[in-house]
Amino acid sequence: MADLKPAAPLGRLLTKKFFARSAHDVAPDLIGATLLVDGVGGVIVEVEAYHHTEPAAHSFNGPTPRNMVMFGPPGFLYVYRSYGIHWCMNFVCEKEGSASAVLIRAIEPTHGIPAMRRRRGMNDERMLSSGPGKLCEAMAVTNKHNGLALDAPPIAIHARTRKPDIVSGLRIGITKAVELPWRYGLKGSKFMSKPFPG
DNA sequence: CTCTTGATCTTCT
DNA sequence: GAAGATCAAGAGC
Repeated sequence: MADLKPAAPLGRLLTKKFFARSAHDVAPDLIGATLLVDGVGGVIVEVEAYHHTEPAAHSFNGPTPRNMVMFGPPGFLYVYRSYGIHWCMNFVCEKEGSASAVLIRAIEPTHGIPAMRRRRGMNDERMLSSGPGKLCEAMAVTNKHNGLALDAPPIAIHARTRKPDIVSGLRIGITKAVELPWRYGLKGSKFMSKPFPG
């Protein structure tokens, strides 16, 4: 069980400008990018887009203490508590007030795998960060990170160096607006929370 | 493999 | 009081 593996080539650091457009454009462009928190993380392989005009979004009913960051400017991190026990992370997109974001659902571990194993209490690489709650635990992301800039320490997001094959489909685990195909994944990745149909 | 359930925070009704 | 952008463990097939 080697902890070393070839890391993906890292492109330039993404800045807030990258997120200042529709979440439906940002989401597929994030597939293949490398997300690091305090140097620990990996390649983004699964995301979902949310927008305040559709009822599955946390921002649908207007600002609350929890979702306030979503209503702010793009390029910041929105972290929320899920089912009382997990943390989930989003990248705020578009523009101030549009309350749109991209939920990070899964990454392929490439950096700091021993730390992720320790935090998760598991050895199987496929189980370290193949889900929104799992990846936050693996990267030690909590409400303390809510509102942090995406282009400043401890967060670093490196652009992909090549455009990968991307698949899209229905979002997972929601009960409203289930028909919207706003989930994006890296084709063939074994590190997603669930495979895409087909 | 699938199905069920408990954990227990934030928001809405 | 109930539901939800979840996860892991256990039962059953």
